Amino acid sequence: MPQLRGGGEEDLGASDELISFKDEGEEKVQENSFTERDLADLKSSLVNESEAPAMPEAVRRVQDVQRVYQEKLADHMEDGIKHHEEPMYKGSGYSSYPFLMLSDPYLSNGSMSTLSSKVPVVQPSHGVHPLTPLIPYNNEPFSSHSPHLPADLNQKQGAHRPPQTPDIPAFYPIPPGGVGQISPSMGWFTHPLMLGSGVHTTGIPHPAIVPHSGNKDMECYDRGMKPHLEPKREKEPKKPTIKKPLNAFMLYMKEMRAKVIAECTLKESAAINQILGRRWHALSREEQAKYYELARKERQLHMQLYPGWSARDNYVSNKGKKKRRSREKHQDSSSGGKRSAFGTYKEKDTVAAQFLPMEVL
DNA sequence: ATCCCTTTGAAGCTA
DNA sequence: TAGCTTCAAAGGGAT
Repeated sequence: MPQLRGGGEEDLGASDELISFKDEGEEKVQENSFTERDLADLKSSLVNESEAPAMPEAVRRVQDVQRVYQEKLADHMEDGIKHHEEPMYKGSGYSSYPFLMLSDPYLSNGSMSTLSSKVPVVQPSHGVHPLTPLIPYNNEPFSSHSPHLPADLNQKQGAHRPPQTPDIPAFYPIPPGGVGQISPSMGWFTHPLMLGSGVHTTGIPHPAIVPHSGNKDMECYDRGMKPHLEPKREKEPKKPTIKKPLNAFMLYMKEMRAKVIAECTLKESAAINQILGRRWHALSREEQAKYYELARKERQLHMQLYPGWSARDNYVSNKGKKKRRSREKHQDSSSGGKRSAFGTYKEKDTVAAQFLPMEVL
C-alpha cells in the first residue's frame, strides 16, 4: 500500500489500489437487492435529518456560505470525485458538512494552488464529511482577516512549531467570510473541548485533536456530549491527541451510516457496520476509487497539518498488557492481515445476520 | 463508567 | 519483510 511517510514522494497513496474481491459482481447484485428489498421491509421509521428542528441562526448563516462554495465545487472537483453521486457532495439532507479539499501538493506539477481557488465545499453526510475531521469546527468563523489565515502555503516548519504559527491554517482553505465547519447535529458549537485542548497549535480548534484521556473521551467529544466533560477537563492535563485520518472505508461509513440506519431498524453500530462492509464490497471499483481518493487527500491534508504526527502517537502496544480486546475474534489470523469480510463474519449469529439473506452472509 | 462489537484500510510493531 | 496489532467512526449492548 502506498506510504505517506516515505518522504513525501509523489505517490502518497495515489496508487490506492482497489482490492478486488472475488465474485464481486455477484455480490453486488445480491447486495443491492438486499438493500432495496430486505432493508425496505425492515424500515420502520426514516431518519430524516433534513427535517430536523429549526437550526440556529448561526448554522443557517454558515450554510449559506457553504452553498456559495458548493457552487464552486463542480469547478474544482476532479476526475471521478467530481462526478460523485449525491450522498457525498450534494445536500441530500446532509447539508451541514462542508468539505474542504486541497489541491494535491504532491501532484506532478508540485503545485498547490491558492486556497481560495481550490476549496470545494461539499455537504456530505449526516455525520461528518470525510474530511471533516480535518476541518475546524468551532463556531467562530474564520474571518478573512484572521491572522491564521493563509498566506503562504509553502511555509512548512516541521513538527514542533510554536503556537500561533501562521502557516498551518494555510492548509485549511477557509472561505472568505469565514466559516469554520460546523456540525449542528453534533453540537460542535463552542464545544468545551474546543476551547480547551481540542485546539491546534495554531489556535484553531480541530476535531482531530482531542484530549488524550482515552478513546472514550474522544467518543464524548465526537458525539458532542459537552456538559459532563467539564470536571474531567479540569483535572486532566490537556494532552491533545491528533487522531488518525480516516481511510476510505471509514469515509464511506461516515457517509452511508445514516442512510443504512434509515433503511433499517438497526441501530447497533456493529450490525450497521456489517452491512456497510458488505455494501463496500458491493461498490464498483469506480465508486470505491472515489473514497480511496478522498482518503488519500485526507491523509495528505493531515500530513500537511501535522507534519510530525505519526500513527505511533496514538498507538498503544499491548505487548505484555491487556488494554483492548483480543482481535482474534474478528480477525482471521490465517489471513495474514488481509482480512476478508466474508471470513470475519460470524455465521448467522450477528444482529445483522437476522436481517440479511442467507446468501449474503 | 468503560469496554465490546463490527467493518476496512493505514500504519506501527515484532520476529 | 511477513504477519500481526492497533486505531480510526459509530452507538447500542454488556459488564
